Amino acid sequence: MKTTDKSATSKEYPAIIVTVDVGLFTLKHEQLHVVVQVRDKGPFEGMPALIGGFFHANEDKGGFAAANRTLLEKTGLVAPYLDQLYTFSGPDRDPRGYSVSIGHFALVDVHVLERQNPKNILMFPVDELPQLAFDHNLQVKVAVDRIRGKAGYSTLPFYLLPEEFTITQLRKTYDQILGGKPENPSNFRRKIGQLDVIEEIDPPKYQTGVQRPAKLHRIRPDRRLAVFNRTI
Amino acid sequence: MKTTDKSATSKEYPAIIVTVDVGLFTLKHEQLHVVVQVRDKGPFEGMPALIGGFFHANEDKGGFAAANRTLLEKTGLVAPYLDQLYTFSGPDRDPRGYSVSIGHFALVDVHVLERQNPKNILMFPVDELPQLAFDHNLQVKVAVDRIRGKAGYSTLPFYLLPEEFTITQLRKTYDQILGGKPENPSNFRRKIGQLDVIEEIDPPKYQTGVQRPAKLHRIRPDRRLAVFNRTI
DNA sequence: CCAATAGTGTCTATGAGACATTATAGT
DNA sequence: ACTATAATGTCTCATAGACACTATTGG
Repeated sequence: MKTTDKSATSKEYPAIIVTVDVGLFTLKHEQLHVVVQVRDKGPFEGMPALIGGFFHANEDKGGFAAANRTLLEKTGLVAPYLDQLYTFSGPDRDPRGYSVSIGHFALVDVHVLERQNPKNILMFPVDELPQLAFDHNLQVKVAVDRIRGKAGYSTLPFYLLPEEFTITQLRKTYDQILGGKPENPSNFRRKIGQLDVIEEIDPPKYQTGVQRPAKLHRIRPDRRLAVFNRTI
Repeated sequence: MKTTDKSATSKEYPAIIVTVDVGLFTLKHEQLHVVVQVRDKGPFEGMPALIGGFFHANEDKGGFAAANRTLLEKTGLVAPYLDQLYTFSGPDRDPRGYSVSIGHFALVDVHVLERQNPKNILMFPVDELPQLAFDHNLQVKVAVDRIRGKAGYSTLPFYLLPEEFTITQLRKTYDQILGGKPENPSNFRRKIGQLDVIEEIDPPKYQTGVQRPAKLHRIRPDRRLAVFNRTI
């Protein structure tokens, strides 16, 4: 019961490094990819790492703000979906000393990413990762599990698509993230309709091709973060 | 791109206080309760708070170890279920300065808690909370949402029960956490059987009363952290 | 025998999966 | 007309919910 020191900056315990990491994910060539940057200095110089940096206690309102700022500074992007993942900590994950990193994950449409075209980024399929700095291979693993797990009962896959999409695109996105047997197109339409999460663009817009034009849809604004009781 | 300082302990950014908090929950009088301790010093002295303390960078192997150590030191308990909840951070949540707290939640059988009978603890129903120190009212809210959400498709409610329990006790525990309409006893038996998570005590044991004796069950060791595809 | 709860069996309505059919563009 | 995919409709089987029924103890 002696743990109520007056100050955390006392010399009783070693100082702790506090950082924030963001695993940025996108869907490219029908595969989930993670965005990394090659480190240009510090520990693990020359090695790819997730997007991350120090907490700025003087300017960040909190962890979410720190993650958004870091992502913006390093890629120029504001991710439509960004959430806290897990906080990783320990004496060995950073050679500079004991560290705590608030891990996040973010999703972005691959077209938005390619239009922004941030400097120095690389993209790897999540199951063909090279060795990453710090504990970032572990962070990717945890993030992918979370994404796969949550995709089945939430609107999370929508954030890997453009704002306007066809139902077929949406179905394929769910299929690619969830793996397993592809969903029957007819049944997918019925289910997504029951869930009441999408609406037709008004006035109607169509995506044409060598087929019957597909009506474009968007997510219903009030259902952007919907979580379902049942699985897709 | 200037965030790759050589040292986190440089004077460029204010130092950050790192703590760990544990919301300890139990089921008492058919209501979910949270355990708090009245603070005997420091900020918010005299106010009830979740179980928490500073990270000990010299001894804790990581956040999970820090949470377990804090819980053990302050209550003498080793919780059968303890998981990371969310990391709360910001300039105002602790009057001592900018702080990051790795929030956890733990579940324990009320009988184990009462047998241990830790000093200085209080228990409140989660919907009749007094004002707590720091952002602990928020932490309880987040934890309760998580518990309610996850209970429906996991074995989480088992950790609020003794090691050996009747199916009726298990059903009532799920009912109490999930709220809503109580589950039909017959249907609950069928579902819990399909999920393959419990087994009869061997040799059979019974809980007697003014009724037909109820067979005692336990969770299957290999299914302790099972997550289901569907809802109970 | 009665009260009380444990535990089993059965009917039905809902809804998911499988699959057939129709619609509408480009070539 | 043909191809390709969008979009709708229908059949069937599995299962969740409702509820009736039987079992076994203490009093």
